[in-house]
Amino acid sequence: MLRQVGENEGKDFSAKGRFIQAIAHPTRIRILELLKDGELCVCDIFEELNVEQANTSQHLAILKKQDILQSRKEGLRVIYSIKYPEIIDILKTADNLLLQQAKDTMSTFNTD
Amino acid sequence: MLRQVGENEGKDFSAKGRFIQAIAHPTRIRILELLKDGELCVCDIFEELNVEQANTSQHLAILKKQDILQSRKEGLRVIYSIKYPEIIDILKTADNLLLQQAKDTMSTFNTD
DNA sequence: CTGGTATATAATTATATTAGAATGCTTAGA
DNA sequence: TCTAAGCATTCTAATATAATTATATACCAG
Repeated sequence: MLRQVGENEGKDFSAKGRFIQAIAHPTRIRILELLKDGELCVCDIFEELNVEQANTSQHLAILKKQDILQSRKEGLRVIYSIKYPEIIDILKTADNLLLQQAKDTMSTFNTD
Repeated sequence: MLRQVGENEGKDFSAKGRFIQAIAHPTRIRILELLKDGELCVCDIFEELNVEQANTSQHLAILKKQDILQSRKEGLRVIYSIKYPEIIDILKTADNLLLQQAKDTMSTFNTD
């Protein structure tokens, strides 16, 4: 309690905070990686991920709320796709960084 | 309970999941943005951020554990710096994406 | 060794996020 | 209209993460 909110501090969660938070979950990352190759319906996504349909919907909703995904209906199905492809760049950069980290760890025999 | 861990599913949190999780907090994002201009000691960081020293240390520890930051001692001080500058690219890409989102929202008068 | 400063860690409590179950909504077709 | 399919939403219990407070460690000066 008694949280001091200085004038230099953005309320609580910055837009960027919320945005990154939105992708900071393994299931959601996997969803994004599935969708990077094109659009998919919920039925395909949750079967591919092997998680409950309801849970998949929840994660999709989080991503959509952050305007990362878009959706359209096609009969009974709801088809999701990536709205801003830059999100894939972020994941790709993360991959590269992790790869580099792994290499560095190898080469220095740093067993932490 | 009874969580099925299929063979196609990485245990729990993937490396990427843990990595993104590590930066998915407003305070940690602000730390990274402070450090993008150069190294700083803990004392400078927590005063700049206006959060408790202990809390700052905790966030720094999370970032260091993910090998995103590095530190060295200089007398009593501990100086932190960014180890993999690509992390800044990620934040920059996020910024661009958010900016684009904002523009799109403007131009469509989408008041959600 | 003593005291003081900078940082880290631990313990506690508060808060947020998650998965799953149950249910609701919408659409298509009989 | 009735039923089933596909998806979304709500609620709840479990779990995870966060901030606070208190304490510990490391280092330096005297």
